[in-house]
Parts: sequence; structure tokens; C-alpha cells
Amino acid sequence: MTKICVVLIEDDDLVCIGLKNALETVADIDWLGEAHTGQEGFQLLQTTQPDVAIMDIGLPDVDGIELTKRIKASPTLQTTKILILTLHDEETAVLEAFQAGANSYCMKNIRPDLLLEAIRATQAGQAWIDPAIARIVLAYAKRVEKPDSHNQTEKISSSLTDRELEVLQLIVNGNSNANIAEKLYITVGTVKTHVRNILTKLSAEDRTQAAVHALRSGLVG
Amino acid sequence: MTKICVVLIEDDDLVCIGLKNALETVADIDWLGEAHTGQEGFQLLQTTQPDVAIMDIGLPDVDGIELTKRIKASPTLQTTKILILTLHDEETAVLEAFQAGANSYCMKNIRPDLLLEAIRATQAGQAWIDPAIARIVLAYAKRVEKPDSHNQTEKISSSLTDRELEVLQLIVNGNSNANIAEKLYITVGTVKTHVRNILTKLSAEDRTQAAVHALRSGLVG
DNA sequence: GAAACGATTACCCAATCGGGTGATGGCCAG
DNA sequence: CTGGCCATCACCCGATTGGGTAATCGTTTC
Repeated sequence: MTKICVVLIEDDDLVCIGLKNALETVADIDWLGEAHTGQEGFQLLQTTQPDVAIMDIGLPDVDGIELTKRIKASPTLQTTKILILTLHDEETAVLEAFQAGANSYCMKNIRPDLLLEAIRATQAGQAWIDPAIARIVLAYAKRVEKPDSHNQTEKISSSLTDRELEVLQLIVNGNSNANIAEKLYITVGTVKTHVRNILTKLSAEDRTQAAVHALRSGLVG
Repeated sequence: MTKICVVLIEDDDLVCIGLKNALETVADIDWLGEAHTGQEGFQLLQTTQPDVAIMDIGLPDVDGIELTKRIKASPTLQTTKILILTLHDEETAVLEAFQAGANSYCMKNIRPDLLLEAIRATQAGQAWIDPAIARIVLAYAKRVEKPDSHNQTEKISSSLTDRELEVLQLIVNGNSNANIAEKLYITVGTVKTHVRNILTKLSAEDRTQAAVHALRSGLVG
């Protein structure tokens, strides 16, 4: 059996040591070394050419997302898979990392046995997404899923007029009635009428409920 | 320890028996029964009110996607999480299932121990996506680019305290400050303080923006 | 041509919300 | 044991929201 060659790029010493101890002794893992900064990490990658690079997002110099882009852009590192290991669970960080070409994404509090599972899946060319992260990606996928939604959403949205949908979208985007009025070149009075009609049609008691309903049902993005 | 109540909706007898044997003996699983058709399954769900419903997509009458929609539309089954277990790894099926509101998605060839992991994660409100499926969802999310551009990567959200998260969840569920106070057995004054802190931490101007942010970033369900 | 519907505007009023300020007690770490 | 963090509560006040009611002006549809 061929071992999986792994390097770690992580600035936190504790995490570094912990992972090394946890993985070094595993039969099918070949621990090639670790780096503490992005620059250093890139050097290490060039010389070791690992199967899987485990990396933090929050590195002191070059962050994990930038490093991911460089790896994907490097002709000599095309076979290296990237496993992001981080504390961040913010939407932008997660999506940016994947956009950059990261293969997998784990939280630092992941159980060691699951991390091992993740490393193997990543090496095999699969994407392993931490459940906590999966929610974010899903929420995103759900939000962009809509260009061709001709299902039950149709019925609800058909009860809302075009103008009302427009107002609803602005509500979801966090606008006050005054802001909406400004953006649609109508008076606040009109906006209030639209909002009231929206609330009635969606059986919502206030704009917050309307926004949540709209997002969950995919009425708007 | 409270057990996780589970039902299975699956037309293939072999898979049915296999799963039952595999899961019935697990300590924290309470096997409430199984159904072989969508109709039958819906009945079973109504009477048993399980924590997690494991279901096939390819059912003879009402398919898993339709059934998922019905569950999500049913007022009495709001707490039931849905774990799709199937052979299908086609993009449309996967995306449709998630759009319908499925929480997790596993392939039938999943290893039993990982399935167990998936059930637990699902019950806990997380999304467990099979690595093979994750690739599809990711590829999709990647393909559809984000139209909304200017996002100033604020590092936030994880700084919310437990209590604040609790309040945020109630906001998303459409509660007024008075309602939240009632449900948490605290006064409105306290709720207002929490809400103000939430708004500050999330850089939101009002509760609606906070709710939208929470939903989008997966902070709450 | 009348009826129905959608978009627009205005006004009043009560409830809710959000900002500001300040205070108390519990708990934990240095 | 002191300072910081968290949860708790109380005020005040201005801004915003949502409900009710009513009116005008186009389209579209029957």
C-alpha cells in the first residue's frame, strides 16, 4: 500500500504538535513536515510535493486562501490536494477557500478519526466537508439555486406581484422602508402599503418573519 | 442519554433488513419502524414523529424528494430531520433533494460507522454530506458565481455567546422581544441588551438584517 | 364600458424597536 | 482578590414599523 504524503502549514504550535502526534503514527500517513508561515509553507510544498497539504486559513503572512491559489497556479503542484483546517466558519472565508480551489474543509475541533477519514477522502480526489461547514455551503447552494425553480415556489411567488417581490428582496437585503422608497423612487407611504400586502400574503407578522420565510422558501436570494 | 428516534423509508427489502440489523443494536438509536412506500412512510412519520427520517429517493409511489417537501410543509413534523440515503449521485437529484429541505445525503455504499456518524450529525441539526455528493454540491456552488460582490470580510459571528445565539435563533423564528423574554424566562430589558449586542457583533442595523445574516452564514437553522 | 387589479399616495395611531447609559451579581483567570 | 466577561435588569427617547382607512390612476379583462 502506498502511503499518503502529508504536510502541515499552521502557525499555531499547539495544533501543530497535536496533529503531528496524532497522524505520524498512522500506518498509511507519511508525515513530510510542517511549516509555520505561508512563505515557508510554499517552499515546503515545492520540495516535498505532498499528496495532501493541510493548512490553516489564518497564517501570519500569506493566508491559506492566497496560498491555495498559488498552489493551484503552480505547474509543479497540480497533484497536491488541499485540506483547509481552521476555526473560521464564516461564509465568506469558506466560499473563498473553495473558490480558490481547496478540496476539503475541516474545523479544528474535528475528531482525529474523522480528520483521518477526511485526509483519505481528499487524497482520493473527493471533497470532505465538515458538517458545520456543509451547512454554509448548502445554504449558499440553496440560495443560488433558483434560475430554474419552477416548483412549488411558483405558487407562492405568483401571489406576490412583481413590485412586491422587488420590495421583499430589498427587505431581505436589510433596507428600511425609507431606503426602499429611495431605491424604488416611490414614497414611504407606497412602500408601507407593499410591505403590508407582503406580510398578509406570506402570513408573516413582521418584516423579519417575511425575510426568513423568503430565504427559506427560496423566494428571493 | 436520550436516544435518537429513527424511521426508515425504503422500498428495497435487502437494504431495509441490512440497515435494521446494523442500527437496531446501537445504543443511542431508537428504531421506530420502517415503511416501503412514500404514502406508508408519511403515515409512519405522522404517528412516530422521529428525530431522523432515513429515506430513499427512488420510492415506488411518492418519491423521496416529494416526501421531503411534504414533511417540511407539515406543521407537526418541523423537528424531523431528513437523511437521504440513495444510489443516485446525479446532480439534479442531489440539488433537488436539498432544495426540498433534506438535511443530509448519503450513498448506499456508505460504511455503517460513517452512516451512524451521519445520523448523529443530522439529529444534532448539522448537515452531513457524503464526500461523493459533496463534490456535486461544491461543483455547483462554484459554477454559479456570486453576483453580490462587495463583502468586506468582517471577522465576526463566532464571537456570539451561547445566550446570544439562543436569542438570535428566536429572532430568526420570528419572535418579538416580548416573546423571546417569555420563552427564555427573562425580562424584555435583558432581551433588548442581548439583541443590541447581537446587532453590534454581526454589524447588522436591525433584527431583520441579523436574521438574514444568520440564515445565510449558517449560524442558525 | 364596467369591473377587477395593481401601483401609487396620504394620514393617524399604537406598538415595537434600537441607542444610550448605568447598575448588579456570578464566575473565572491571572 | 481584582479585573474582565457574561447575563441580568431598568430607564428614557427618538425612529421605525404595522394596522386601518381612503383615494387616484392606469391596465387588463370580461
